[in-house]
Amino acid sequence: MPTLIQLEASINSSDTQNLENAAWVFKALADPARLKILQFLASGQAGCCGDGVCGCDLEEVTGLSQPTVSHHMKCLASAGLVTSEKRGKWMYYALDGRGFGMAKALLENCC
Amino acid sequence: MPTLIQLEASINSSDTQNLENAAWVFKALADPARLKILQFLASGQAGCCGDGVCGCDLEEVTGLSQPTVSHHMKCLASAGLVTSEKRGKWMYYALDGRGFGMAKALLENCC
DNA sequence: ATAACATATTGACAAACATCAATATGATGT
DNA sequence: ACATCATATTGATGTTTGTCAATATGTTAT
Repeated sequence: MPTLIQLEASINSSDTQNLENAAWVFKALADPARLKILQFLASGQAGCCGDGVCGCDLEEVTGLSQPTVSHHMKCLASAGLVTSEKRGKWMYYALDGRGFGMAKALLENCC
Repeated sequence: MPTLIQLEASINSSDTQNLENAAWVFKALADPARLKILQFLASGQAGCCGDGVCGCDLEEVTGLSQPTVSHHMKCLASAGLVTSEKRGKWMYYALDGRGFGMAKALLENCC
């Protein structure tokens, strides 16, 4: 699993290591449940825990178990697609432009 | 495996089936060997078989076996990321804007 | 027809992945 | 301290995936 810093250095390079890093971001995007989560975060709908979207919101959105949601969020965060911040009991999630920027940049280079 | 027509109808929808279709495109992008192939196609470098890039070029570019390259190209074609055309013995590959357009559109909606 | 070559398909296998149940960790309020 | 609640981790399981060897298909040239 690459670090976010490694990911950010990986645009515009066809170095093997960097292609693995870029693939990591697309892998995070390559699951319907995770896409649903991202679209929900993008929708701006309010969650159940006040200001922001927390884990239990995403259990409801996806219909998946709590451990599975937790795993998906780790995956998205490791790809720079979401940020996570703990406030009290809750973990709040939001979109992270870094991962999206990387994915878009690679697509732009190709086509 | 969705058809290309189903894929094209899948932008801007959070319908479960459509998210699976969108995930299909990202899944095709989520492999270093396939990204290397796409970058080579985007580079415009000439292949060994005259005008265009054929399968054996991609064996050389990736260092993978012929069956593995064939499998990867089926994957990319099924996601609308490459076109394939048989001319004589050779199969010529080129970038297909449809898959890239779908991927970009979904990313734009999110971020 | 036959040989040579490019690509496709099949079968097999190890690695990675999505998922959940069970349990652990950590925070809040009584 | 204790109970409660949100999240994280562990362990297990079935599925998917990337890869190659072996073989099949199809095209070109002799």
